[in-house]
Amino acid sequence: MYNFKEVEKKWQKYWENNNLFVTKEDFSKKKYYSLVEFPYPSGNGMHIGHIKAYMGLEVLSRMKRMQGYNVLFPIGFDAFGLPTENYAIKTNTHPRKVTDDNILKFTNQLKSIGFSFDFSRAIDTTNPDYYKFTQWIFLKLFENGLVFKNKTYVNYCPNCKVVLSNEDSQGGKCDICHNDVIQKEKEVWYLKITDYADKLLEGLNEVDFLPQIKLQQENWIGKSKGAYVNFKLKETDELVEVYTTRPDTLFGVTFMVIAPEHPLINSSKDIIKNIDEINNYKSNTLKKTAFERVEINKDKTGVKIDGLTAINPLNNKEIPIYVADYVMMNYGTGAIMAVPAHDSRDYDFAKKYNVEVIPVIINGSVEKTQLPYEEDGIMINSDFLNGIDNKNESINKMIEYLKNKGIGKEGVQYKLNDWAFNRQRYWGEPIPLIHCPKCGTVGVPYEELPLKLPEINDFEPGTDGESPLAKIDSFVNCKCPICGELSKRETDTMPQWAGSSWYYLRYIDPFNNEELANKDKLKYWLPVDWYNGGMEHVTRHLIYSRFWHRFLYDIGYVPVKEPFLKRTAQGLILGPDGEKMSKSRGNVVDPSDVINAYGADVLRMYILFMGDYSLESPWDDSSIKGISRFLDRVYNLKDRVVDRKEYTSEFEAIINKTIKKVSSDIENIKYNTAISELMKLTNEYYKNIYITKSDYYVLLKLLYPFAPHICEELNELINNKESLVYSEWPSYDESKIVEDSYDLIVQVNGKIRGKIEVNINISEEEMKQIAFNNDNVKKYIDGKDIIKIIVVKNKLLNIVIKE
RNA sequence: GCCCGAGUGGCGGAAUGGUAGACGCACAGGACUUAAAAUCCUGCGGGAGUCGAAUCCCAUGCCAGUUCAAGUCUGGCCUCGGGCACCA
Repeated sequence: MYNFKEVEKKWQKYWENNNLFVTKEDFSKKKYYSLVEFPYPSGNGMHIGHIKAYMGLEVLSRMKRMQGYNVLFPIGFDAFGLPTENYAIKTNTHPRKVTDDNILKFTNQLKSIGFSFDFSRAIDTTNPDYYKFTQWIFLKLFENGLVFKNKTYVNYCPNCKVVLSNEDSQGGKCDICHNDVIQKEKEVWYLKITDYADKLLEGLNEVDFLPQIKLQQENWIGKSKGAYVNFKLKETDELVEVYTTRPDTLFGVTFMVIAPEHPLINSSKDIIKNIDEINNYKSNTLKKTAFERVEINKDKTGVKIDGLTAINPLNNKEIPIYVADYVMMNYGTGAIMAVPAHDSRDYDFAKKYNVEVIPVIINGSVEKTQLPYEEDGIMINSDFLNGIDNKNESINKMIEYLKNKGIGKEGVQYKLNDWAFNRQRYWGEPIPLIHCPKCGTVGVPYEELPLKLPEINDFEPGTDGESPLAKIDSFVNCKCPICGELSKRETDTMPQWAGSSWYYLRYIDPFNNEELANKDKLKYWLPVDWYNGGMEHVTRHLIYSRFWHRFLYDIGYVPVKEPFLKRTAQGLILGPDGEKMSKSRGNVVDPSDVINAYGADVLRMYILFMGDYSLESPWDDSSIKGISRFLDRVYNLKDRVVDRKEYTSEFEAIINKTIKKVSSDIENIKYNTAISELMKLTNEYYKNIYITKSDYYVLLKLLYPFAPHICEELNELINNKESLVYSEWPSYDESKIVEDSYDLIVQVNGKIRGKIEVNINISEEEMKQIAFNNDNVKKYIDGKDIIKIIVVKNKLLNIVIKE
């Protein structure tokens, strides 16, 4: 029994007073950069999930320091954002104060768990010294043509009164308040992330991300190959371009569909006879939430355009044009060629509106197959493609044909959309742009950065989605930096994801006032060796930060293409009821309760012991006792220590084995089995009345990354002068791991019929002899024909008999 | 609908194609104790067998298959969790 409260406080103070986790610039040493996703400092304090997210690399970092690496393991705060602002409005407190309070709370909590972060480098994205460079990067993007403004239909949350990016409105719900998102026509700043779609895709080949992370990014970018095809109109000279991934089905096109927002409607409004009906349909569509519109099970709706007819460029057949909301303006060209025989959506629509269906691919016989069928088969009804049974061949042939005739070309499309980059709120980085009546939109001069948020008292957004900054005349009115004309500042702020898109660069040189980070330092520390975070950020933060990084690489400010060499994700900790933790369910576990009852070491270890780090698993209050008991057992072992330098001989094998297994388990995200190995070693030690100091010391070192407080304490108790922080990680001797005997498994036809302890050195012949002499084995093989004998060295022998 | 991940004792979970259930929890028995807690030791998938054992059968969501050997590989289902979602 030991007083964990005192002991933990004592060592936390010791580490801090001696600056043991402050990373030093020593470029001669090999570096290791471990990064965890910095938290949003919410008023609720730390969630148990944060601790799991950080513990993985906490253990790794502590081990790496002992292995002689110069380790950078920083932490910071992603502090701009709506929850803070909403709380500030509600309680009439300045968001600066709310943020500072929350950061302090988080910092204390992190320290109470014993994390070995370098707090001296802590970043706060809302600090002007920091967002100076967030704005700097924005200006670089602007200079390089990657920032543009567009009046378009955007995701808009009426509750939060802000425009949302696609990433922030997944599932048609606002990511902040979870209310329905609507489509609103608005002027919006975009970052041209789509220019980087291919680079982001190719970059994935250079990095070691968990497969599901790579996959989710690939799917989010959503590259598809196909063709653009121009359709003439019968009534006007206008061309309508469609995008298709299956140009080979062009002979099966029986109608065309355009999105309600398609410009053709307006440009041909004088010829369209039922223009009122169509405009009516359009406005009904825009009223719908994104979610209503894409609800898959609902009936397809649409209106036939009376007065416009498209012509299939392959056979000059006239086909009707419909407006329907199942076609989206923001993908492809906003117009499709409909092939109802081979696309289920087109098929549903054709059935409802009685449009002709022409099959062009058959698989087996037409009669037997139910329309629509999308599988591969043989081309029919398709002129020069007839008889081809290979999808790629028919597609290539068609594209060739389209190119030759000048009616189409091959092309690619991405699901990725440009990043809607402005928010109409106070608590964010001001966008450093100025609108000059003469010069247009110009950047704030670099020397004027940071463009600071004005001090105001009224944080409420305007009624029609207008930023609170728009109300501050002293902020808005300025002179054009080029011509001196009276101008107005942009009043929108950046989205929350801006600050987090480059924070890992700032950790490398957090106090540099001249540049985002010194080039030599960047060269030494980059790339991040291992980055751990949540799966929920894979399609947002991880995409955004890779984009910014790749841009900075392209303009020569960072030395490597990809910022993160390796990326992993922890699984969720579920509530004791096996459900996701949530306040409404009342199944939330408060980390400070656990620390008070059992101590930080127990909390740290239990979180890692629960199960596979990458998978979710439920919290179980009674299982914590196992860890608590284990640490008590380790503590009580101190009374059995005798002052001898070498390992106890009967422990040599298991000690070497444990060193090997724990080291590799930590590298392979297998913390749960690493801990079980340490338990096994401890159980083994209990079989002796005495253990040597070396036996004990090696256990303390291996356990230290998981439970550093108790290990430091015990290390001191056995009279070691040096703290464990930079002590040498134990090495193992492979030859000592091999034991001199093992249980030979004897199988007959794959079933175990004998276990015989044998010497490690026996030959194959001896193995066989021993197996055949075993009484139980004899029962099964006597009088039987032996077909063959499989021998696995040092393990088993399988006798295959004819039954 | 598509794409991932998971399904193993009472529970959390272990198992480079080679002894299924490591380690921990819970439970049971024993030691210590006036007693309890704590601690230490032992047992612990189901069934048959037996004084005890040896030993045997069944068992990793279901059904097939590959293999000398399958929790692990292949194909087809079922259930749960997650992601995307009318992406042309």
